[in-house]
This record gives sequence, structure tokens and C-alpha cells, in this order.
Amino acid sequence: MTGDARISQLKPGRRTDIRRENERVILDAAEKVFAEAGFGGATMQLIADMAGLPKANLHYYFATKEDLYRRVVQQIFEIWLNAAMLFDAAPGPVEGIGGYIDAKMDISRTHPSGSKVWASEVMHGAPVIQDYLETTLRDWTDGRIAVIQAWIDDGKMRPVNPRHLLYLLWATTQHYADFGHQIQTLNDGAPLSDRQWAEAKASVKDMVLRGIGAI
Amino acid sequence: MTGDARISQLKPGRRTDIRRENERVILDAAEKVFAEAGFGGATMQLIADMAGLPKANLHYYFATKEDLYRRVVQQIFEIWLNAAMLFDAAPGPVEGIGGYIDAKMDISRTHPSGSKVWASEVMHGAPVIQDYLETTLRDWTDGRIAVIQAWIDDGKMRPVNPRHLLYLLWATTQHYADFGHQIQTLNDGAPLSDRQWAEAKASVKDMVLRGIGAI
DNA sequence: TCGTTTCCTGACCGTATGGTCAAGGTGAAG
DNA sequence: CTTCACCTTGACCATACGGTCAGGAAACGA
Repeated sequence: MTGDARISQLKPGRRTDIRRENERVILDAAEKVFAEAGFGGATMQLIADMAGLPKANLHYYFATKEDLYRRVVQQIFEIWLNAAMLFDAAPGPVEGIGGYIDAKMDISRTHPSGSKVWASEVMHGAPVIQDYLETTLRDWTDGRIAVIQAWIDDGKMRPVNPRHLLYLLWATTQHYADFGHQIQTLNDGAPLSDRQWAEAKASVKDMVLRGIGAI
Repeated sequence: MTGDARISQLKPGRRTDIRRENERVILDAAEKVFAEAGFGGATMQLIADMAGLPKANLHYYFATKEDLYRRVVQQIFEIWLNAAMLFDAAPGPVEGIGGYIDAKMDISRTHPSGSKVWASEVMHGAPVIQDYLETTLRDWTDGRIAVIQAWIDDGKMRPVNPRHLLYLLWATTQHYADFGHQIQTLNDGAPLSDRQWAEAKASVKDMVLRGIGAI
């Protein structure tokens, strides 16, 4: 009880470390609770319990529930963007889009809560991250459309509509996180095994890359 | 639109008509509010305002918020199932899957709120419709997998994993409803026009049917 | 007309929630 | 040891929410 395993710092124990560590714990708990209950259904008490901290302590680090939620969504957005970089260094659609599918599928498996929070936020009209949609996401989308168009112009894939290809990629890869519960239910209640995840990734890549004439 | 002209009965004014009409108005309002705010974020007062009825009147027709929500979700589930019938009467994947994509895309356009409520329900672990997932949806899925497998065996399409093909279809078509706000934002803030919807449907069908070697 | 069933609704209630606060704890620097 | 900035938290508060209820208004059938 006294030996709190929360902080495993050995040497520094700096104040900033306490802050960083607690913010980390709270954000992780909040991501789960927001994903499972939605913004309205989530309660600060629930998040506090899951974080193993008293509720008042959350308000010391995050002024309001909305502030906490905003931080969670921003965190997810960065993960999306990082995964998106695979697109650029690729010589063609097989590596670029194939790698993007791999990355997004991996994220759906490792960060399902984040994906759900993002989906929920967008479904509710993106009250918190509307500006991100209008700036960062739009710019990124335009850039990727240009890359795909270049591949098309180079004859590396069929002339498909790049925008709707992106939507198909987003939809399909995130489906394995957002609708993970439905997929699990249709899998006799068991989470997808390593083998099944590999099969899912291979199937998606196969259908998409064939669909765009890249293989 | 849920006009405020609640009761436009001229002749019969039957009791059952009053009940039916008010339930209709309430369910429509509830679908919108649940879609926009989630179950937790939705309030009976909000639904009442949108329905143009006093809150106490909602509780006359629907005992609890959860009852009302349950009815909304069931209503959506039936729409899904109806659209799914197109699958059966088709001689091959071009008509069957192509028609299914058309139908699902149309639903995404005409019933975006319903799709969002369904998505939200599943994302939160399907607390209300878990039994539907385990029975009706599972049976339907197994049946469609058999149909697709038969098409594959008949050489009408490439041997893809039918289950993951279904997931790709669900994900992509519902994406246009669930992420409609994001799509609209990336479309300069304007809803997709008739022409753009047609382009979306054509693009999805083209990529999918090519991906499975049906065309 | 009267009686009965159904519908309508303002006022009310217990509870749970987001948020506040003041008092106390903690650790490092001087 | 003292100081001081930072961290912790039980207790508390105002509000908003889901739900209740009693009493009245319509809508029928007879």
C-alpha cells in the first residue's frame, strides 16, 4: 500500500516526472473510458478509479472534463499522422498503400480505444477537433491525393478516384478497431488471433491492391 | 424532416393513430439526438424539444431512456437487414455485391443518423443489441459467406476471404454515413452533391469488384 | 348526456455529476 | 531547520438529469 508502484523512477524523481507520469496515467485511463462510454457517458469518477487516483487529483492536472477529452483526441490524431508518413517514402502503390494498410491495421490492434474516441468525436460533428480537420487533415489528404495521382500518371496503378480510395482505406482499417466488438462476436466471442490478424491484413491488402490495379 | 405539424389527421383521428404518430415523432427525434450526442450525451429534454413535446409525454410512450434507445437501435437493425436481401436474388457478384454496395450507400445517405447510432452502440460494446449480433447478424453473415464462397467455387470471382470482404463492404459503405462530417469538411464544408454521391458509389463498386476479380 | 379510457403536462424529487476548496503532505534548495 | 513550490485529497456545492405523479383535457362508446 505504501510502496506505490505507480512511480518507478530510480534516480531523478523530479517534480516534472511526477507530473508527466500522472498525466500519462490519467490520459491512458481517460482514453479507455471515453472509448467505452463516449464523452457524455464517461464520468470523471470512472476515469479516476481506472487511473487509481482521487477525482480531485484529475482536476489538478486537467481543469475540466473537456480539457482532458481534448488532450486525448489530440494524442490520437498524432498517432494517425505518424502512421501516415509511410506513404511518402514509397516508390509506388504496392509499398506505399500496402505499407499504409499494414500500419493502420497495426494501430487498430494496438490502439483500439484511440480509434474509437476519434470515430466518436467525428460522428458527433467534431466539436473539439474541427480545426484539425480543416487544416492538418485537409492538407495531408490533398498531399496524399497528389501522390496517388502521380502513381496513376506513371502507370503504376489504375486510374481510380484517389479521394474515395483514401476513404476506403480509412474505413476498412479503422473498422477493425471501431467495430472490434462486432468482429469478435462474429469470431465466436474470441479476439482475433495473431494468425487471424495476419489473414485480415493480407486480405485487405490483396483486395485493395488488386482493386486499384497495383498488382 | 420532423415537421412540427405533429398531427395532420383529418378524418379518423383514431387513438391508435395518435399513439403511432407520436411514437414516430419521438423515435425520429431520438434517432437524431442519440446520433449527435451519443447515449450518454443525449437528454430526454433534448429529444423532447426536438420532437416538440413536453418531456413528461415521452415517458408516457417510452418508460425509460433506455427503452427509447433500444427501439431506435432495433429500428436501424431492420433497415440493415432489408438492404441485405439484395444479396440473395443475384446470379453473381457483380449484381449481388454491386447491388449491395448501391443499397448500403443509399442508406448511408438517407439514414446517416441510424448508421451512427448503430456504430456508437457497437463501439460501446453493444450493451443493448448483443443478442442480435450473436443470432441474427451471425446467421446472416454465415449465409452470405456461403453465397460468396459458391460464387468463388463457380469461378465467378477470385478466391478472397469472404468474411473480410464483408467487413470491407460494411466499413466502406457505412463510412460515408458515420464519417459524413469529416467527408463534408474535406469537401469544402459542403455535403456531397448528387453527382459526388454517384461518383462515390461508382468508385467503391469499381475498386471492390475489381479487387475481387468480378470484373 | 354520461362514463370510461386514453392522452397530456406542470411541478416535483432523489440522485449523480462536474467542479471547488481549504487544509495538509512532500521533497528539495538554502 | 526553514522555506517554498508543488502535489494530494476528503468534503462540499450547485446543477442537471431521469423519472414520477396527480390532476385535468380529449376522445370515444352508449
